[in-house]
Amino acid sequence: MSNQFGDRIKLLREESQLLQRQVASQLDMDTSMLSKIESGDRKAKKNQITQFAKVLKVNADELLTLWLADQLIEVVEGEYLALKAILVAEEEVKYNAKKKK
Amino acid sequence: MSNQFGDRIKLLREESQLLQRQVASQLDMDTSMLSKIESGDRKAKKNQITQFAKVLKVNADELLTLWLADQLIEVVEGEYLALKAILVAEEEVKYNAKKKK
DNA sequence: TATTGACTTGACAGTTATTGTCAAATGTAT
DNA sequence: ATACATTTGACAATAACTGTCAAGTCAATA
Repeated sequence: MSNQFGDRIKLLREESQLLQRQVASQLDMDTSMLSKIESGDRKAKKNQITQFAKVLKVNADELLTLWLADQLIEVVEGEYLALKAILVAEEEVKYNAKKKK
Repeated sequence: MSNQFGDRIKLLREESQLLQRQVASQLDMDTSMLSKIESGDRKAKKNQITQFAKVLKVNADELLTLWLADQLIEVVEGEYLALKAILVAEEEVKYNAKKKK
């Protein structure tokens, strides 16, 4: 399963030489929870993304994008129509963006 | 909210001059359920898509694509990073498709 | 304007999925 | 072996979803 968010925060944490314990405590979570988030077993709550960004000193948009992408992939994973569905969704999003203006 | 699947099956049903009651009975569901599916209030189960296709005499792939697209849109709805996330997911899907070969 | 039939809606209990937490297991370096 | 970091499995608590029922609206017709 795809886990771009988890992979990214794990890499960032390691680059910052932080222990799970240190990151977890700042986000007020158990290390076991952080471990699961890093491995993709559980997903972070949306409101934790900002905190991750702060602790790991990275742009929150980058993390949010990966977090959303993981969920998109989860929806279409294993579907042979995955790409087609994504293109349909993309059109819809573009259309809505235009309409909003 | 986006409801491409529901809109489509409703249109197909009307074009076929079928009543909700008639379609619903063939799929072994309550008309209230069908009404909600058509309006996007509830979503069809995946295994019902084939049945819809059969009753409405349309390609199942088309319906499955819309059904998946609805769920994709649900994930990114209201997110200003929606498009970016979709592009990231798209790349991932393409990459996985290539890897599989 | 009463009746009929098609469709919609709201509320509910039953079921399923997700959540955080704990304890135990595993890994890793000293 | 010890100490510390990380992972894993299981569990109860909670949240989300499901189908169904009854009551509701709506449109056409007698």
